[in-house]
Amino acid sequence: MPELPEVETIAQRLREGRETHPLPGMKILRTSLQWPRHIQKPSLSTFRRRIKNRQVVDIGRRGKFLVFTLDEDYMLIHLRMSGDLYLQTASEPRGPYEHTIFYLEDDWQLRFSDSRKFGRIYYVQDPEEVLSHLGPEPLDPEFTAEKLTNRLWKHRRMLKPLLLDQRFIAGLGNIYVDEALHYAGLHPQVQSNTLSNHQAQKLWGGIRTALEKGLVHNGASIDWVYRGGNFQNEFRVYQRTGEPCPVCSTPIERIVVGQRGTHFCPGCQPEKHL
DNA sequence: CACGAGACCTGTTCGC
DNA sequence: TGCGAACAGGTCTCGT
Repeated sequence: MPELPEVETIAQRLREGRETHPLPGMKILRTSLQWPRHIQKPSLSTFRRRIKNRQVVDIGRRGKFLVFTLDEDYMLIHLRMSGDLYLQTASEPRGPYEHTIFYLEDDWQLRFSDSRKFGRIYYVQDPEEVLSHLGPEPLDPEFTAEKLTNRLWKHRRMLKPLLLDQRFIAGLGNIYVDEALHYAGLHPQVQSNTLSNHQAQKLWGGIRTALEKGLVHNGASIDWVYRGGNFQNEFRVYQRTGEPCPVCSTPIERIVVGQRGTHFCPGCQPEKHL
């Protein structure tokens, strides 16, 4: 689920809060930790002790991580596959997967719903303890087409798994990689070091286009996990196996690359380039 | 260094 | 209808 646009949307919503109650400024009074493995760092008891009475100052994003700046220290949350994070009041009904809940002032609660329990929470003094391995932010103005090109040429890997690698570039997941490669007209199994300058340029543009469209639509909502975005209606190839390509009408194909379902248009994204 | 398999979890959808 | 298999937006670790 949550890739860069979805995580960014969630961060925005938490910053704004509900009905003129932004999360920044609220204090965490206590926590309910029904799935202890959510807490990755430090130990459960230390986490419980240190998070108590911290005030949220701001909520940001780096890659797919939510970064909570507290009045002391930082809390980072990774939603992995099925996580969602939202503000509710004590009177609103509990969802079945809200394994971790932060109790705030005035009956507000920050609820971490996570049916597959893959999500992770970190409490650290320095966010870099968790984020240091991440590659560049794809929408950072500093991240130019030239920078991407140089990084692509440093590796000899297929584009699909390389773009999913958070050390190479941060924030892309299965949806946005498939969409970006289609915008760029590149086959997912092309080797990164064989791209021409022009092709690398197009890949840079494809990544930006896919992410920016995702952001405009507040991310994608798929399956039973609804988060209010509607980018799924704009998918060109993701989960559109057999449907005609919106550009050339060739039926979209699904293959498995690096153990991930991969959707592409054989017409727009040929394996061999001219 | 690059890649595949398996693990971590649970819910939904597919195929017989 | 029923039941097991396959599949799912992510990432880590291990073996080749």
